Amino acid sequence: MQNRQIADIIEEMATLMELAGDNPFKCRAFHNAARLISISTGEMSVHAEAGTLTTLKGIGKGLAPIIADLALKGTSDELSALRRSVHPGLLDMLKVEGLGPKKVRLLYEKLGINSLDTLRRAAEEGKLTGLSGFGGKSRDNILRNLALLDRYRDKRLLREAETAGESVLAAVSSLPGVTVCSLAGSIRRRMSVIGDIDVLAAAPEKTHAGIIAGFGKFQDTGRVISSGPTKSSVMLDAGIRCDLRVVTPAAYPFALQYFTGSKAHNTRLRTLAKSLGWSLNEYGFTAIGNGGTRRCRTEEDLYDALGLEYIPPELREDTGEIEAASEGTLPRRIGDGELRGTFHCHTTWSDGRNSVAEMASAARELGWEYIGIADHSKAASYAGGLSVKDVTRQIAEIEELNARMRGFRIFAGSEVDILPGGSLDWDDRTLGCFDYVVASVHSGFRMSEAEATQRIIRALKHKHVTMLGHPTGRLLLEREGYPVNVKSVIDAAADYGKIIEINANPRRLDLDWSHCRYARDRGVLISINPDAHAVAGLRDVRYGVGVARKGWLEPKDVLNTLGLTDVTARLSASRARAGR
DNA sequence: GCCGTTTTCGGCCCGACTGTTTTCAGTCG
Repeated sequence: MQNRQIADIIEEMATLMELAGDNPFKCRAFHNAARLISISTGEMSVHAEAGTLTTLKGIGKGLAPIIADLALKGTSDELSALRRSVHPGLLDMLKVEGLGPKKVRLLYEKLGINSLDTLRRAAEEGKLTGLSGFGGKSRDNILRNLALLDRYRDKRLLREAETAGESVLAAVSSLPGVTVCSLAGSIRRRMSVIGDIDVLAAAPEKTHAGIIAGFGKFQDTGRVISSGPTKSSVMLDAGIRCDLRVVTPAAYPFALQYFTGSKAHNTRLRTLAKSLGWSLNEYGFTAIGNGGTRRCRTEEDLYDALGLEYIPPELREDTGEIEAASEGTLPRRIGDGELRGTFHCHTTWSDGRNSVAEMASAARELGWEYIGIADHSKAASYAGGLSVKDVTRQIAEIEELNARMRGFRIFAGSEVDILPGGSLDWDDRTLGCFDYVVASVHSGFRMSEAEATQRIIRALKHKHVTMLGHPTGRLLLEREGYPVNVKSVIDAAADYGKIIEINANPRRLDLDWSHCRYARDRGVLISINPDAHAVAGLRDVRYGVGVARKGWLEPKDVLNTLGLTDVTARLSASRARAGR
């Protein structure tokens, strides 16, 4: 069993234990282990076979045999026992906002409620009232949140959440008293999908009530979920939840750090603070013992006070950033303007909406030195894949455009389909015509993991392939992608000296940030590609830069931080190796 | 269940908000 599945099961066990009323610290240990496994770069099965599971921090003698069973046998007696002892419908009930394990358990034990349907019926029939802890408001909330669950179940893509968040931010910044405000939470950490929008504002205390009231009256606000003196949650008309928190200007850096998270990062930070004699919360440092305080003007000051280098928001996932910050070995962050060009763009030759010339011109306006055009190959008929004749004509067009430009170059590439067996959709002669080749899977998704992985590895081995496009084929919040073993693919790319793209389209973000470090450690070069189908899509590279930063990549790990001269040399060298 | 330079017991991050059990437990982030 793979890490992702193991992590899901350990997480399920933690939740089941909560529902069973187990020791909360034991439950937390399981939650922590699930998170640890999900972000681990080493396969649990390898650790299990080597007997080294307990060398992983957070896994001890209790969890190790369970993980080993899951990794090697795919089952676990403890899991089976838990599943038998807790009604499976209770897991669904936890999704209702306001219901946690204690209340779900009470509903089950006292009223036999074990599903969303029976919960809805019981609430409608007034059967909840009288149960300890449940009054009239609880009933109304449960009914409303059950309805919300149906309507707003899905998370949102980063781009969509960020757009909505920025519009709220602009409105908040105009409220009387607000001195500074920011998006926080998972948007600021550049997560791929977003559950809710966190907005933080600093303002003098006497203006807080007015700000909270104003927030509830915004044009985009659909419904106020909860509202107190300093905190308010609303459901935006766009169907995404938005939380506003208002603090005093003195508390702002602490609150910004706190509400950016992640939860795991913050927990570690507080533990570190405690070891230094400070209690840390969203308002400041308090000296343990004498109650003294310590001011910070910025987040940088806060990290400095803990003896840490400033940790950028994208890295705050408790994946080693705190240790690196204390040793001064955090990765050098890729700057916003550090890309000098990009690859994998489409034009009207296949399914793009702009011509080669228009795409090139837009790239120049972004200050880039080059753009790589990679339209679809012939098998991608649904996407207007080119014929061999089209290829010749398109390359001629690109050469003509290049002849007219100074200080900018269009690279003639192709996004060639990786066919089901792993062969490529162009013959070698055609492949040899391009400056570079992106190989991608676009069809035949119903494969086993072994088949999908071998298919891609075989394509990577092909001498004419320069880079791999969208490695897993996932569409965030839409489809899973093919079941590829990403680590094996990265290993193959390392062996064959091939590049892997971070597809920066906000629906893809594929390679995922969690795999970037492994690629970097294996020496695999990454290309941040927008997969742009129109000029506006070129700007999507910023989402790819977010993925790269979040994945600990540095400028030297990314192909398109190279200037035109270096990139040309690099592509020429790989062409020469392929005998082109 | 995990951890440990105070290491095999005792602690494990911390606060806001809600609703209801009129002083606080549960939930959420």
